[in-house]
Amino acid sequence: MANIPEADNFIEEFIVEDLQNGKHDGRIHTRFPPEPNGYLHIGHAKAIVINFEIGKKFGGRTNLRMDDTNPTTEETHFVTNIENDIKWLGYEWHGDTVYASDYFGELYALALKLIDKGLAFVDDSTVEEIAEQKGDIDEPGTNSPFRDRSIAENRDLFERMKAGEFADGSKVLRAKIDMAHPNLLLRDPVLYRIKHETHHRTGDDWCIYPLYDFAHGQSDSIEKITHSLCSLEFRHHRDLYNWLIEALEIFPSRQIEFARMNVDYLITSKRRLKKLVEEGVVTGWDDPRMGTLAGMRRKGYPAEALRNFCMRTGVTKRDNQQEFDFLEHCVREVLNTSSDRFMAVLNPVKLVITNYPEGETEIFTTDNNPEDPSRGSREIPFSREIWVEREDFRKEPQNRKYFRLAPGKDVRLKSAYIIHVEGHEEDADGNVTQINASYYPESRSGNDTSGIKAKGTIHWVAVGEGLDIEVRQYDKLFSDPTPMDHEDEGKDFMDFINPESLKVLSAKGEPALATTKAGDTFQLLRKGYYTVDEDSTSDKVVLNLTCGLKSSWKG
RNA sequence: AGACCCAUGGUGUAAUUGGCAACACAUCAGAUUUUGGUUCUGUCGUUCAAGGUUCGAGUCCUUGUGGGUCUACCA
Repeated sequence: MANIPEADNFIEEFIVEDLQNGKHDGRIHTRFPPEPNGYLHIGHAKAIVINFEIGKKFGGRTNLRMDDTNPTTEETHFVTNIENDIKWLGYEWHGDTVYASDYFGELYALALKLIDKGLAFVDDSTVEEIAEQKGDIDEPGTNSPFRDRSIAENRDLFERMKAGEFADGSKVLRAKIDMAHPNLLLRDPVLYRIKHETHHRTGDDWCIYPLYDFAHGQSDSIEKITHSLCSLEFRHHRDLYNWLIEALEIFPSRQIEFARMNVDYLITSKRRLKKLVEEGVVTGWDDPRMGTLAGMRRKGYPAEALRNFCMRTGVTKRDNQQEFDFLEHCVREVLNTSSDRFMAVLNPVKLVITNYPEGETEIFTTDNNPEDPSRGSREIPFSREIWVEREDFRKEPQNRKYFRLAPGKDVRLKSAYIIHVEGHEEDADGNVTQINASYYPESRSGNDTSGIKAKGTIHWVAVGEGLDIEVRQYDKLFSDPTPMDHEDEGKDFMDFINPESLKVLSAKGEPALATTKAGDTFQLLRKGYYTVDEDSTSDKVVLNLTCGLKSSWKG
């Protein structure tokens, strides 16, 4: 085997080992097997990245397989969404999307084979009876009274199950293993159930459907998947997975489990995500506050940042809780170099430059991205009256390290002049209604001969030239990093909804913002990274806060 | 309680497989800066416990302790 890459984690160590042993002629084939009954979230992203990156790294392939063995919950429109999310994340699967339901015929044949080997039987027990037979973690189970039916009878019954002769729930096919096995999953697990329901792909062709344990592993084998990577909670299933490989004499895919990724403030439970949508806490599955891929995409997270995040957080078998700061670090890292800058004033207050000629305007030039001169520059209009950020003004500076607007302070207007604050006007309640300042004509940006050094620089937008924009200022959806970990206190995750997770602002943006389109991400100078929302119209630009800027200001 | 899995700074992950515990994020401090951003420098702090093997243990053994998973005709 030439040039086997170096392993970066324990899964890759197994793979390298298999490669060195010449297993499967050096072929590597992984798969991502979502159930098409919901939307993909950050946890799925981790699994996608692991599977596809391993495929890439070892010159292998990765299948996309819909694990659609339950006709009651699965829908076609989820399939499309899943495909789109994976493509957006930047991955291309091998061939067409495949489906566990493609294999229903083969799976049925395998079931017959198991029956013929005397390793499966048709059970007439009810759900409750089967649960009772199961025993307990420290009590061995008991055999079903139907366990000793003859092979011929089992075969006949199973064929008639398929033919639709029996009602839902009246019979199941069970593996015949060991009702005293310490692993409860091997206590004669149910393999097939009767469901007279229409399947999203096979329609009414079938009324019996295999369960996970008799579909997933077998699909792996049919596709000759070499390494079947899944999360830790499937550890116990591996014993059954391997038992079936041996009993069925099928291709021996190797299951390896890794710890799923948890991220502070993000929820990855389908049930809970659904509740947030249904109760109107968020606007939908793609709400930017959701940990879904659709939500994070709408929020403006670059796919590259998500991929980096998933790769850098590593692969182990330990429970882990990733800090939100690290996710945002990955987002900012990509955006800092990739996004252009604009100016917008989120909470505007008027500033009048008293010694600037009335009616006069100037056009200044400013860099689109100081990190990357090749991205060029753009023009911004300047006038006597400008909007500035209300929080950039203090009636009196609170300490010597305050560099922004306050009486007597000199401050640079980004890419324009340095101004000197003369005073302000306020209403009866003490709210500032206007700031007055003078400017230094010789401090013009680019050829500043004033000799004045302003410690602070602020952004601004010319009054009259400013664009009215809507800014959706998103914050964390929860007030607690692990909202579902408080059951011992009698609280559930809904008790930790952050009431301030969204503030809608009416802001003033520079004219060039009109040229942006839905999905564009850029930095609003000094404020953060923002992405144009799909709700934007030609009349009104709508921006989502993607991620704030870091700040070392302690005021 | 039984089986299985896991345990390294605040968080996450490394450690040439028994040889000076490191990297990233976070923290704090400083430098640079026409973004209090970026960049740069420095700072803080780590092997769950007790025994054992060994010249030498994060790594191997034993016993604890702590955490997780499993008793769906869901996946």
